Parts: sequence; C-alpha cells; structure tokens
Amino acid sequence: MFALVDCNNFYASCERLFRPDLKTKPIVVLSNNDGCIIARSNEAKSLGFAMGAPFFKVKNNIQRHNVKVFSSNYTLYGDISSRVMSVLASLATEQEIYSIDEAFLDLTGLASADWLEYGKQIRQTVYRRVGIPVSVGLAPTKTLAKAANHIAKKKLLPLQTEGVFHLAKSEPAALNKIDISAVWGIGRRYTQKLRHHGVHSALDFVQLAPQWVRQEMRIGGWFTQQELLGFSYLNLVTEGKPRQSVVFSRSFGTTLHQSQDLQQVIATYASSLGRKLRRYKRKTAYLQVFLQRGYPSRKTFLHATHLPFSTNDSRVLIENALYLLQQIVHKHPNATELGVKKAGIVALDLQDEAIVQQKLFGKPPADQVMQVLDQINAKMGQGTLRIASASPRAKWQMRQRLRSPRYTTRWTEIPRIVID
DNA sequence: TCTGGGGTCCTAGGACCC
DNA sequence: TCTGGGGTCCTAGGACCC
Repeated sequence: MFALVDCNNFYASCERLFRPDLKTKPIVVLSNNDGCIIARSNEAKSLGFAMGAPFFKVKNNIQRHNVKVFSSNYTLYGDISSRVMSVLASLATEQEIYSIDEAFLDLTGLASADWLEYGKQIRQTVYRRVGIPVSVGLAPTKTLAKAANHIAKKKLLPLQTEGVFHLAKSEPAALNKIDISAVWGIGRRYTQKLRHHGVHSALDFVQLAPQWVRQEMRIGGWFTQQELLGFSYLNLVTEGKPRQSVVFSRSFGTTLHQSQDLQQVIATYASSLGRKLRRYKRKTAYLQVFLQRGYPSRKTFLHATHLPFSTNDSRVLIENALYLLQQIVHKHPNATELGVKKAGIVALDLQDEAIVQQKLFGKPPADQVMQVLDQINAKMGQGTLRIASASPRAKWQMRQRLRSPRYTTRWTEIPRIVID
C-alpha cells in the first residue's frame, strides 16, 4: 500500500503558522522577484486568483479584496517542510520525499486493518505536531495514490474522512471523476493530444489500447496507464539518488544592459552555486552560463566549458563563469543591447566531493579556504565573508518586498508573544 | 514599469572528426 | 555530373514534474 501525502496550499499554510490572525483570510504568496502568484489559500482561490498570474496584472484586484500578499520565504518553507517530512517518516516503512510539500510513503508491513483510518491518523498527527494541514491518498500504486489524493483534495467523491481518500483498487467510478490533465505523468502536451482522441478522463485513458499508448506516449505513458489499472511499476525512490545537476538562476529586479553589471551578477551567482554544490557535497567538471532576455522573446544565450578538474571552489567557478560570460558577449554582441532580465549558471558532470582527482598537470586548489568561508558564514550569517567580485547588494537584486520573518531559523526573527 | 526557480530525460541539427 | 557513413560534441529546445 502506498500513500501520497501532500501539504494543502503549503506556502500559504506556512505563512499562517505564525499569523493565526490570518487563519480565515485570503493569502497569496509570490514567486522570486515578486513576479507571479505561486500559492493561494482557499479563500484566495475562491476569489478567483489564478496560479501563475503575474502580480502586476492582478494587483488592483488583490487590494480591493484585501488579500494578504507575501514574498516567498524559502528559508521558512524549507524548515517547516523538514519537520513535516520527519513526522511522516515515523509513520511509514519507507519514505520518498518527492518535493518540498509532498511525500510518497510505503506502508507495506504496517498491516493496518483499516487504511482509511490510518490515513486519518497521518493527517491528524502532522497537524498536531507541525500545524500544517495535509491531504492523504492511499492506493496500491503510486499513480493511483496520486489520483486518490486528488479526489480527497478536490472532494470529487463523497469523503468519509475530511482530506483522506482510499482507493483499494483501480475503480472506474473514481477514475471517471478525474480529468485527464490531472493525471500524474500527463502534462499539457499529452492532454491536448489525448483530447483530440476523445480522451477526457482517467477512465477514458485506461480504456485505450495499451499498444496505442505505448506507441504514441512512449514507455512513460504506458507505465501511467498500467499504474492506473492497478499494476505497480513505479517504486519508491528512497536512497537519495545523488544530484546530476545544480542550478543557480535568478531574474533581476531591473533589466541590465551593461557588461559590468552582468559581470557582478555572474560572479555573485557563481559564488552561490559553489555554496550550493558544497551543501550537496558535489563537485562539477562542466559549467554552463546563460543570459536570458525578458518578455516576450525570452531568448537565451548559452556557453559552456569543461573544467580541468572537478571543483566546488567558488573562486574557480567565478573565474570560469566570467570567462563564459565574456564568450557570450563576444559571440552575441547584441545579447546585452536589448536588455538581459535573467541569468543563471548550471553545474553538470557532477561527482562526489570526496573523490580526489589526480591530475598530471595543474593542481586542484586546497578546499580548506571554502570550508572556513562556509563555517564563518554559517556562524555569523550569510554574506559576512564573501569574495570581493560577488556583490549581493546591488540594483539588480531581486525584489522581495513582502517577505515574512524567518521565524524558525534566525534568533533575531523568532516570534515574540506580548502579554498585557 | 512589472511575467519564478529547480529538477530529469530526450531529440534535432550543425560542426567537426575519422 | 558526381560527392558515404558513422561517431561525438555542442547548442537549443521540448516534454514531464514540483
């Protein structure tokens, strides 16, 4: 038996944790750079605010309905997520942390007589220990557990227990309620294709000839169909598969035209990428830098280079990233003229940090410097010590005007209770 | 004026090599 | 007029997921 546990309106729920005054108020959370809406409380959904809506287009409406707006606060969400995940781990045989707000649980061996009751317990335990409401779907395959969760959250069928739904097997009546676009593994493109073939629900989809699905939607589509029929093909991905790539990219608060500005951006991002790599205990041997124009073209310019040895040393990454930036500007002299809105650095060809490469020529720099830098920043706060070419406080910094305090991870931002 | 970020996997076409 | 076949690497982009 699998369970898929999903936090309801996760970012909005996190913002509410320390703001009980907002418990029944409409809330929206914005993406980085305060660009668009990425989370909504139920009240905000009822008012019609759409996922992904550009903030500037709906700002007036937001003010008119007195919706509380937050910039995203990933420090807070990450910390609350790890609390939810550790509670869930204690309630399952095995756990796959699927995203910041979702986990698959393997309940095999727990031998509960009543899975619906067990789902209810999961929901209550998380709420009592962390304060975040979750939905639980239980079923014999991962894809069906996703479907059961969808039914629970959208109340597509009468629920015996709020927020919990159990599918003992592939059930035509249940599949009939699920729109094809809501099926896990069916994205926008396949939805369009399937609708042309008269497939509108998950039930329509499982009734297609498997050969047709195999041919038109490859092995992935075939797995989806089999899983919806109740045959389990997808297993839990438990022992954290090491990362194949690490990205650091951000849109700017303003459009940039000057290559000096871009140099500062790239140096800063390369430094952050290094920190990220060290956190994951990975090193990179292949680096890409890209610049992207703003809307509507969003054209990207990319250059890449192999590194003489794998590294996660910010100094080496900065040096190489600046070289790549120079290459882009040289090859596309008009790339910057029209304005750059976003830049990013991608680390590929990763390997474990512990592996030390023996080089015939050249010597990898000692990594103690980075260790000391990370230790000091961890103790004294990020940015206490930084590489001079990286300047995080600049005009291009992303907008984040409405961020809530990092209640659970900073002593200075811990909530205070005032008793009169 | 203002439109997110981070993953995985796959494919197409051109450059270049033998 | 004729001008192969195969391989790799690179850039660019598209599909899916959150």
